[in-house]
Amino acid sequence: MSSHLPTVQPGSPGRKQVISRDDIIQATLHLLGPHRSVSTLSLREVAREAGIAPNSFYRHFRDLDELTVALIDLAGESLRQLIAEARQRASAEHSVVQACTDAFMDRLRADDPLLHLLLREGSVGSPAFKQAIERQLTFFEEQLRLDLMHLAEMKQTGLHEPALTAKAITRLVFAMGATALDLSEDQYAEFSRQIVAMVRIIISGTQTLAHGSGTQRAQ
Amino acid sequence: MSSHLPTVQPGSPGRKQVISRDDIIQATLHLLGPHRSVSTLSLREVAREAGIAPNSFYRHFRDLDELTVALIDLAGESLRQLIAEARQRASAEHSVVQACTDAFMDRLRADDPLLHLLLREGSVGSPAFKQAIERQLTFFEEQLRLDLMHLAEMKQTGLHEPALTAKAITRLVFAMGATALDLSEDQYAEFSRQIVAMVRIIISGTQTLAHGSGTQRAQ
DNA sequence: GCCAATGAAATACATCTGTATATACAGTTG
DNA sequence: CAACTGTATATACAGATGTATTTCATTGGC
Repeated sequence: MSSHLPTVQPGSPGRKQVISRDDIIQATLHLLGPHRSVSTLSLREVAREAGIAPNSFYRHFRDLDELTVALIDLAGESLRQLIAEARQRASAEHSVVQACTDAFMDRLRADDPLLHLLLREGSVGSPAFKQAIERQLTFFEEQLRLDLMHLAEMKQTGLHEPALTAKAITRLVFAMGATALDLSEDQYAEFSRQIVAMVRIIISGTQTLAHGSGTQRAQ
Repeated sequence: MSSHLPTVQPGSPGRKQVISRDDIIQATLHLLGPHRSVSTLSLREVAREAGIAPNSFYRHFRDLDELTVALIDLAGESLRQLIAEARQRASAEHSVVQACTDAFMDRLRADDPLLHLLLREGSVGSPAFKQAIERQLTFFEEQLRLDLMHLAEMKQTGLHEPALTAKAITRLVFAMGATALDLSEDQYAEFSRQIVAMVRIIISGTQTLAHGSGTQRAQ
């Protein structure tokens, strides 16, 4: 495949060579491809890629787990920024849902290892790791909940259980995204359409239910 | 902890000891707890648990991958049967959605390793493994699609994109189920409620959209 | 200009992994 | 009974893994 060369070239043996936490993170990302999951990484392998001795790893992270948690936080941050930008770009012609989905799918196609990490490894790994992912997911849920309430107010529609609706959308999109990682190039468009349609169904449902059982404008 | 004893007691050394494919599967399930994922299993460990020599494993499976695919098929079969029973039990008092969700959550609480496997390991592992899970998921989607169409006909409501709706519900429930595996005992009831509510939102949305997209705006 | 602190490297060890090879036993067939 | 076949075993090997210990080069302070 791409490169079996270490990300960082080794210096002369015994020589000092300062490596930062971030260098290790970069090396790890370089190791994680679309078909390589973080759970199969070994400390030695990461160290090899970063061009340091296995033991030097400990100077920066307590263990692999701490590394992966750092990666998750990075991934969440990065994706949240992406979505924030997309939301701002959304105009009258492109709905927010469409704009965000497009941005999401675009990054998916780009095979960003950070996104892979966030989408597909939510259920395996150490408790700390799973907790880190869960935390990022609730960030998205909370953000989306605010958006939904804002939208509902603007359009004067009701909103049935905003928090639950946000959770449903978030979990569904992430689950769909996880399966989209294995898609071939010409399936992306259809897949993107499906996600948008699903989200629209949920939004439509939450509005309909709000009208039936007493409108809950604010929660 | 539970047991470090092998599932199968070893016979006298050198003696023959006939082991079936299913014995190995059972031993593997015994190994997989709520906090042990299939991707961390080794051939030797499975063999040890099954009480056979490492090499004997090859007589029954080509590699670990073949074992895990067999497990997935088993899990899908088992869950489908569970849901089928729940659906039949559903009466006027208990809706189909409620009945199926209850059955699903009950098995979740029982820590059935097969269910864990199906829910949480969908995105890591070999292509064959992921494909096996995907296959099981589409079984559920297809079944659900038929149910939805049946329901729509009975209640004389429309149905917007039945296949897509079925897919959304399936993926969402599975994703939610995967996170539910780490729940504490007293959170199950609330979680179950959330799942039912989410499914209701989706069904409501699909019906609303079928009625000619009018209800989206406020009236 | 020396000396202690720092960060990395080298070596080493016990353990685990998948698998190759050769061997012993049971059951079937003749 | 003898030969064959299928199944399980024992032994062995090369490599990987996490980490403890020791050594070494560089740097900053005096």
